[in-house]
Formats: sequence, structure tokens, C-alpha cells
Amino acid sequence: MKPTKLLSIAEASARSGLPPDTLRYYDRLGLLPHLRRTSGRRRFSEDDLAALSLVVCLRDTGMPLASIRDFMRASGPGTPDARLAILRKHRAEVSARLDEYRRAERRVDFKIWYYEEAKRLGGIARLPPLSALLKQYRKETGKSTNW
Amino acid sequence: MKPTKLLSIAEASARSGLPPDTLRYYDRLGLLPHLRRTSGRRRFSEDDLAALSLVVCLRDTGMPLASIRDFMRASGPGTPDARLAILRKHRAEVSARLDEYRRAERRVDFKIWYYEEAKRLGGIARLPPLSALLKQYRKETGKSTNW
DNA sequence: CTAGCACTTGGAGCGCACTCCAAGTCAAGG
DNA sequence: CCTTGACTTGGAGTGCGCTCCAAGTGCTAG
Repeated sequence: MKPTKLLSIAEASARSGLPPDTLRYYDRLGLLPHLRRTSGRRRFSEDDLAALSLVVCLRDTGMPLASIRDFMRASGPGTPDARLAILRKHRAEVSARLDEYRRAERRVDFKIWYYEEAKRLGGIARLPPLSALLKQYRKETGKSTNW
Repeated sequence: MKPTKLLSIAEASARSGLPPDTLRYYDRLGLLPHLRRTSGRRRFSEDDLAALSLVVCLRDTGMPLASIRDFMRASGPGTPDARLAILRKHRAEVSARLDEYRRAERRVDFKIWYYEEAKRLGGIARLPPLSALLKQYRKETGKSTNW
């Protein structure tokens, strides 16, 4: 098998887009349990970069670093049950947040339309009451909103 | 016109689900510019509760409190341009985050399937190489992933 | 061998969004 | 009038995720 080139922290930083300090921080927290060292220096393998990319994916979808640590540590040749449990829970949370975001998106869309309508009429004061606006919005745009 | 009942901070907390300290904090930051007081005590109108609900909507979709403050302050009978600009920018950010979340959802779905497959085969070590797994995943589930 | 540079560590500091506290004020019930 | 309790303020403290720093170590080119 290929000896798999190992990268310095600066190279890993360039490849991952994360600052070196953040990589060190993640290592300290235990987010990269398989990271190697040669005479004290961290050496990143391709597997480490793949793990890092998963860390970023979980982080950017709102998983706390402590939970990511638990997930990354629950590896090895043992049963994948621990990882499955964490992932299923996270999946549910991501779905919930997606729903919330979609609702917010609709609300923001209505608000934008609301202020555009105010501009057309020459001032917020000239807008009809909210109930009429909601009706008009639904009719004009075909969209619903949850005001 | 109706005198519109005004609520104490405890009542506003119950109605909004936000702790009183958070309401005071938001008021300090200027997120509720129209909030009244009688002899020092905050009095929340229905309009204030509606404003609060918008604050929560923006907050929960990732807008910093300082930007929410700018938005809530840019009110009055003047032009709605400032509010429109902030909303359009926020809308774009929410859309971007939605896309990112959807991608993460797909990736997590694949990871879940991956560990389920590992369980079926009796260990991660027995899994075929990633390229074969991706093919099989697409075939079995009809889903794509961005691994 | 030496200079320079990338790297190491432990720990301090920061920005955000709360969260809690002590000391004081006000209004309503008895 | 007095007590009780909900409210006020300014300020300190917390948790998270970085971000920066000083002091020290070790590869590498000259």
C-alpha cells in the first residue's frame, strides 16, 4: 500500500480552509482522535482531512463540538451503534431546523413584499390593514405565510 | 380605538416564552424601540409582542442582535428602504444556509445508511470501498450525496 | 555550527448571547 | 402605615468557539 503523504498543520490548514489555531483547538478537544505526530509535530493524513470535513459538516449544522468529539471518538472496529445514535439524533435536529428556516424564509418574503408595497403606496401609513394585506399577498404571489 | 391592554414583563415573558432577563437584555440593546414604561416599569403592547416575535424569527435564523437592532430602529413613517435592504440581505443568507443544511442532511443520511450497512455486514471492516458503497447507496435509495 | 523558520505548549483574551445577582423602588393588600 | 412582592438598575459571571500570545523546540539551508 502507498505510504500516504502526511501533511503539516500549515498544509492541512490550506487544504481544509481552517486556521492552524483552529486545527490545534480541535485536536485539543479530541475531534481528531487518529491524528499522528512526528517529534511533536502534527501530521495530517487524507483520512484526517476527511474526518475534518465531516467535523465541519456537523459543526456547520449546529452540532456542539463536545458532541462531535463523542461522535469522532465512537469509532474503531466496534459496533457502529453509538455513531448511529448520535447521527440519527442530529438528523432529526437538522430536519427541525430546516423546517424552521423554511418558515422564516416565508415570513421574510412576506415582510419584503410588505415594505415593497409600502414603497409603492408612498409610506407604511398608507398600507391597508394586515388581514387585507395577507389576502392580497396570497392572491398576488400564490405564497402562504405564517404571520 | 381600544386602549390596548399593556402587559408586565412577567406576562410578556409568559406570552413570548422568553425569560424576563432576556426581554430586559433585548430592551437594553434597543431591540424594542417602542416599548413604553409607567413609573419605570416596562409595559408591553400587542405591537411589542409582534415585534418581539419578529426579533425571535430573525435571531433564530442567525441574524446578530446588533443587526436586528438596526432593523428594528429603521422604522417610523420614513422610507422602508433601510428595512428592505437588511431583509433582502438576510433573505439571501437564510437561503444560503438552507442550501447548506440540505447538503448536510444528505450527507448525514448517507452516513446513517453507511453505519446501518456496516451493522448488516457485521463490522465497518467488512464494508466494500467507498466508491462501491456510493454506487450501491444511489441504486438502493435513489438519493444522491456529496461525500 | 548557526540562523531562521515552522512548529509546539499552556494559558490568556475576545465576542456573542445570555444569565444571575445585589441593592434599590414602587404599588397594592391588610 | 407597613409589609410583600414584582419590578428596576448596573454590573459581574457563564459557556461556547475560537483567536492570540510568549516561551520553548527542532528541522533545514547556508
